[in-house]
Amino acid sequence: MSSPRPTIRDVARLAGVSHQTVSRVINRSSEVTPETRERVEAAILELGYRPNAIARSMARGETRILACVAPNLTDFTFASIIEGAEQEARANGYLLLSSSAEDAAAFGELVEELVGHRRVDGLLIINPFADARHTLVPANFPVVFVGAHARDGLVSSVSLDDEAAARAATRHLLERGYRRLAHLSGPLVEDCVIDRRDGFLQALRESGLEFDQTLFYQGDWSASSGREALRFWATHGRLPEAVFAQNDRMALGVLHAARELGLRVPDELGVIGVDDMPLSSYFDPPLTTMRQDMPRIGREAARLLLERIRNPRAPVTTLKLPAELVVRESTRRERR
Amino acid sequence: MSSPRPTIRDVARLAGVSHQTVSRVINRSSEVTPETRERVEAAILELGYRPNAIARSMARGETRILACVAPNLTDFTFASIIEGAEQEARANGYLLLSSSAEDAAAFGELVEELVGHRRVDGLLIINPFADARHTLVPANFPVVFVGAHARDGLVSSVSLDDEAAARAATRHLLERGYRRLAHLSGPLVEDCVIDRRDGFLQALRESGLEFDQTLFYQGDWSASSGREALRFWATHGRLPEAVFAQNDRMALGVLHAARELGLRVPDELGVIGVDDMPLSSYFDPPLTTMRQDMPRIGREAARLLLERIRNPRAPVTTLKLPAELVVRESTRRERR
DNA sequence: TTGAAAGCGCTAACAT
DNA sequence: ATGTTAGCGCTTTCAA
Repeated sequence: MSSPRPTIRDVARLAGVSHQTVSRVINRSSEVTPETRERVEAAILELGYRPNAIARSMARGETRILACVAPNLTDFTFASIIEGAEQEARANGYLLLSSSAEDAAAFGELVEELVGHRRVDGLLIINPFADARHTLVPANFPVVFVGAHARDGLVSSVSLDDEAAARAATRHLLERGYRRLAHLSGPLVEDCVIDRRDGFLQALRESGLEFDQTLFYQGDWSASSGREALRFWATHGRLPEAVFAQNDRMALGVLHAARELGLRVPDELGVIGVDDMPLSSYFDPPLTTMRQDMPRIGREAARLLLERIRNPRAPVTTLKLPAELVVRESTRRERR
Repeated sequence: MSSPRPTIRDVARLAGVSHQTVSRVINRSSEVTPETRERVEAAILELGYRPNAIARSMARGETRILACVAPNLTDFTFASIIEGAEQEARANGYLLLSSSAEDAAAFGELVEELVGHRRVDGLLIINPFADARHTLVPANFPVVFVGAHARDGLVSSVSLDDEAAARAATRHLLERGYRRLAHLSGPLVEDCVIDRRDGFLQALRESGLEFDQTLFYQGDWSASSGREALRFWATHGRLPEAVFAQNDRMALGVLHAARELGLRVPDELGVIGVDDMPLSSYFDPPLTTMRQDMPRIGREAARLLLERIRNPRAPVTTLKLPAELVVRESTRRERR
């Protein structure tokens, strides 16, 4: 026989005040004398009262919940971003609801549920351009893109500075004396893929080198596509001296294929990736890579979203965070 | 100047019915004539009406949101469980709010927010015994444990059948002719660690073999602790013929150390892990392991939780799901 | 089958 | 500084 949860009115009755005064106390409104405050707090303690978040949402017209939608929750890059975003949200009194939507259809349903039904106050969208999903969000609803930038400049966004990261990676390969460079890209429909390719090409141009188009391979971010890339080049007699892979998973596939082909890394083949995924230092050989600070990307995105929620006329911000070169064993030490 | 969201009453006015009838329509209550239903649905469409989830929660006293708390969101095992749970929740009209709480203190705060403030209808707790966190949830609140079983039998739970998995892994090593087996465990405070150790010992016993206690090493699930384990055994002149690692990350550390020590896997050292983490087939050599179906664990857990929410007197269920042996190269040596 | 009334637990606006 | 009144948008209960 547990008694029903006490409400603000039960507290008020016990403390001998109006329920409004109780509301003032739990909302830290200052217009309350220390004595009444004490009486109310005593009553709250005695009854074990806790504010009901639903009722608050109802009265305030806001949920204090943010949502983050990613293509999936298991990819560690997405998971790390989400963890960073959650941390920032919680630090600001918000909860974060993270969901996965593989395609635009699933995304549409989710947005209908989250936004259409007013379950959340704002939305973080990881990889908004993977399909046309970004068009499915009602205009005027607080949104921040993660991992790609709004083309119309109307939505704030946070991502890696992809172009700079790719340029730095490519320069590193060149500095280590590799010349015939291959480019292993992600699906060309994603913005970051284009930016990374541009950064790569720019670095080559700056060094006065030509890019051999036969050394471009479009993968799908998976390790197996990385493996296929190197095997493809090997089969067609066009082995590169080094590979810039747009992510670590594909780079790992390249390392794997190199082992199978008997190519010694880093002497006969240099490999650099992007991300610094967990365990990349445990690959054979440990992988040189451009580290992304994913939790920070998540934090900044949540910060921008909260800013927007609090002030709908807050300026649109496009944030590009830097990557950091982490040199391990997959690129050689000796300069030629 | 966007007009305010239409409510149930706006729809009612337009359709010329009471707001209650509208409520009946959107709740698919059958007590409504086809004609009125049509009129109401037309009005809903015309106004672009969408039910407000908060108001519903308020009136119904339930949120249709589940929460899942894990030590972190980035570990792929947790993330996979969460993804499975989310899928099951959504299929049943619920949303899943996933959060991380590293220690009991953070967990306590989170539970206060989620449960104390009635933000969710039920709670999934991954690794409830990592610390004393499971004691922080109010009695009578719908909860399901994931990854460990309630000791008092009062809470439903879903996990891998750890003992059987460890036994199968150990038997596999024995069948491949390895004899001096080492056991690389996780932190001994976790239940699954004890169960896996027991399964390992039992398999040895069944084969009439003694376990050399010096070949037991307590790791912390990390690859580096796996590396340390093998180096420790090497330094003390007690190298095993094969290692049963309680997870793949530690097994990867063992593979790494073996490479450093010049030990050939699988000929001079067999290695088996648990999990079948992504890319474990890309390790060098590809890792033999006991595969867990994590998404299924998440789905079953969510299913049990929903059952409990719908019927508070539903029976307590303890579910142990089987692991599947995946043989790769790290144990593929000829039978002696 | 439909409608009217009450209320979920809180906050906001206004009055005292 | 505190209390009173009126909702927030919906569901539930009861009456017609």
